[in-house]
Parts: sequence; C-alpha cells; structure tokens
Amino acid sequence: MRLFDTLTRETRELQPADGKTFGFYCCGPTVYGPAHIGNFRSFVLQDVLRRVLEVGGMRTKHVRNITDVDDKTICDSQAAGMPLTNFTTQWTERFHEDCRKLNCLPPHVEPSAVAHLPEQIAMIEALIEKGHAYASDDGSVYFRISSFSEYGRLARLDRQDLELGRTQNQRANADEYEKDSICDFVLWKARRREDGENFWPSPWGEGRPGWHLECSAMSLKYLGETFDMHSGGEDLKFPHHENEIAQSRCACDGQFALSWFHPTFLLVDGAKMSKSLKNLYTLDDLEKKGFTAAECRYVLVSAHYRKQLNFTFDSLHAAKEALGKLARAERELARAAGQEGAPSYKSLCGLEDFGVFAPAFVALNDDLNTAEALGQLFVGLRTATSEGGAGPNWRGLHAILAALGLILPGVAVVKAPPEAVALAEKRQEAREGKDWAAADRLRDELKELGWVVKDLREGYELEPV
RNA sequence: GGCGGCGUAGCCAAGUGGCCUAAGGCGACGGUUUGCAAAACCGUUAUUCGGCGGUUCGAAUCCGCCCGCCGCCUCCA
Repeated sequence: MRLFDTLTRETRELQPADGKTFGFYCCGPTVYGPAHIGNFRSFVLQDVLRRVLEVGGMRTKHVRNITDVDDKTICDSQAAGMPLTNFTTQWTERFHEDCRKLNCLPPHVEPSAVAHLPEQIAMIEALIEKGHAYASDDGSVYFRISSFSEYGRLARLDRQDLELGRTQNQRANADEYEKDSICDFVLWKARRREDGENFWPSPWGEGRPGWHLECSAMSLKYLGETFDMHSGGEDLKFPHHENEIAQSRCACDGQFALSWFHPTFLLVDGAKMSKSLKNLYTLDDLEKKGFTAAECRYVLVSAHYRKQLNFTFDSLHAAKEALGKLARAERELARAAGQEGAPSYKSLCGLEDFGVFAPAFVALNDDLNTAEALGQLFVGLRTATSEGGAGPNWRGLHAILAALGLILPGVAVVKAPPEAVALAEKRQEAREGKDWAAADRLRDELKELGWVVKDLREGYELEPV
C-alpha cells in the first residue's frame, strides 16, 4: 500500500525493509485513567493500517508500549493511595477491555516502560559515552540537542530558535529548567520527594526515566536499530518523536524509523477535546448514551486520517444507521451466496478476488483512504447480489469489513424478556382477530417495557427502544 | 511570532487538472408496503465546490490576494 510519510512528506509504497515482516512501533497509552475517543482515533487507525497490510497479504509485527511510569501515573497513583503498579495495572486492563470492544487486534508485543528500566539505562549510558548526554549536579541526565544536527526536522521547528528559547512557551517556562540549554530534554530524572516510593537505582543515583526514553529503548529491543514505521498522534511529533529520533539515532548506528504515520487530532463539536469544554468522552460515556463501540469505530474511520475529524452525536447516530444498513445488505448477500456466519480473519488475509468491492480495497491501499472505502462499500452493495458471483462478492465484502475492523450488528443482540414476548404474542393474536384497539394498546405497553415491535411479512421482531 | 492543516448539499464526508452538471452515509421529502404506525424497500435531494482575480482549450482541483476555522511550538492520541 501507499502511505504518506510525515517526515519526508512523500507518499511511498510500504514494503518491509527485510522483505518479510513489516515492523512498526506505536506510542501507546499512559495508563492513569480511561482513554478517550481522541486517543482511540490513533489506536483504531493504527489498527486499520495493520489490517489493510495483513489483508493485503503482508506479515506485520506491531509493537505498542504501555506508559506506566511518568509524572501523571505517579501523581495520580499517590492521589488514589495505591502503589504505582496496582494503579497502572487497573487502567491497563481497562484499556485492553476498551480495545477489545473496539475490535482492535492486540499488538504482537506490548512492553511496559517500568519493566524495561535496564534497557533505558543502557541507552543513557551509550548517549553519555558518545557525548550526546550529560549528568547534572542533582543526578538528572539530559540530552544535549546541540549534538544532533537533525533535531527539529520532523516537527519542522528551527533548532536555533529552540536553542535560543525563541518559541512561544519556552519564554514563559524558561526558569523551570536546570540544564545547559533550555531545550535539552531529560533522560533520567533524579529522585524527588513527591515521587514517594517510585524511584530506581541508576549509575547517576536514584530516580526514574524521562518519558521519551522508553519508546527508543523498547523499539530497539523489539524491532531493532532500523525498522519500518513509527506512529503516534500528531501531537506527539514534538517533542516526543523528535526526542526519540535524537536518542535512537545518537545511541545506535541504525536509521531508526524508516517512515512515520501520524493520525490527526479528533475534534468534538468543532473543538479540541478538553475537560473544561465538557466534550471529552470515553467509550463508557458513549455506551451510557446508548451507542456501541462498533458505532464509535465507524465514526473514527469515516474520515481520512490526515484530516481533522469532527466527532458529533449526529455522526454517531449516522454510524448506527449505516451499520444497520450494511448488516441487512450482508445478510442478503450471504443468502445469495449460500453462506452463513463470517469467514475468519486469517482466511481473508491474502485474498485476491474482492469482487465488486475491489475499489474499496484500492482506496484503503491508497494512503489509507477509509472514507472512500466506506463509500465504495455502499456502491458495491448495490450490485453485489446481481453482478458476477455472489460468493466472491460475499468474501470481498467481509475482507473490507475485516480491513476496517467493522463489526456488523447481529439480528438479536439482546433477547427480549418473557413478559415482553408474552405481550407481543397477545398482540399478534389480537391482530389476527383484527382487534386493532387491543393490538395498539399492547404495542404501547411493550414500548413502556422498553421494546419496539416490528411487524415482518410473517410474524414480528422485538428490538430495544 | 514560527510551523502545519482545513473551508464541498441541512449534517458528516470522498474527490486535488478533462470519466465531476461532484462518491458515499445520515437527515428531509415523495412512493411501495402496512388495519394504522414503526421497520424495510424504491426514488428525489449541490449546473456547484469560502470570496475575488489569474493560468489553461479545460479548474472543486494549479497560482495570487482576501475572509473564516482548527492544530502544534516541551502535559497531550
């Protein structure tokens, strides 16, 4: 597939450098609370990228870290009166649960930052040895950005401006830093009283790693000095990814990530999500409003990844309707093809004949155009049962759904309780006796119980309101 | 101040030089169906792409200016 590389700003064909497995690293969540739908835009799009590669027949190795030691996790675990590990474990489990609901494939490796301290310390040692880092009097270690000429390339920031503190926020925060240059960043943070029990030994004294370091150390361990792709939300470009590049390129001889994939921010009601605007939603919040994770995922893939996506409840409603339409069309196509259920994900990887849905897969392979692919999905459905073989079309449809990671709603997700079924049966009898008044009354009663009765050609169907 | 992006129908959103009198979804409206509804199904819904100029045989697509919106510049997916 072809994909835009954020570093070089070129659209290039993605090929594994080793000719076998496409290795990519994604910056994972900081586990100090539930992830919100903005976080999930990145994780879902990374998942779609992986799925498109795999459905296209490529092997992948997906590494995504868990940030379980940093300012926020330490601060919030103490506020909660819990040991750091217990605190982060609870939120890691919640993250996994949300990912499962969103139908995200688990990464092949999901390393924890706190479990990789030796690797991080080793990288700092290498950086000091090569003259790219220095220890300060208090036992912290900093990276010297003046030692890396390419610093600022990814974010397109001028290194001189950074070094001279010319950018907006640096002027305000200048006094907070005790280091040689204002923009040098911390690799190892000396132990402070407010860290409580959360400190570890190092050659520079007790302390903890800076948060940029973990991704460099763990990508090196699991993917090597040079690997195919690195991804994270656009806000991580600077400083996080810029710092990672500096660390990894200076500590090792490899090229680090060969390409970069940065999904753009999610907006809610036209504005960046924030607690103060009360537009920050978790999956749980959406579920309480009656929307499923599958519907959320549909919205998250409904726009191109390089465009800001405006998330609204109208779009969630549209997603619900669209998924229902897809599900009905799939059942019709399955009948025409004489198929039941869904083919396994594995059986769809490497599929060659997408039938009438070929244009949808072309769109996905063209810079991950998920919006175009969804459009082509519906275009294909108009002719899927009539044109060509229903069998290949049915498999092609499922391959596109698998690539997007969409789950279609089943016919009876929730079973109606016996009392609702009893009312529905009574209404059916009344209808057959043409007692319309009684039938309408029973319909109202069912509605009060929380069920809507839908009359079919033969019989009826109950759905929750 | 520096960097990046966006503006396409009521809403969401593809398309980035000719197949575009602009895909698709939602909504709305009309019809079929129905005891009536709901659901479902079928159809209609932008001669036009923020504004004004320019380049071109040809522009939503390229260039210039203007207007409006958003993001990043060391907490951030």
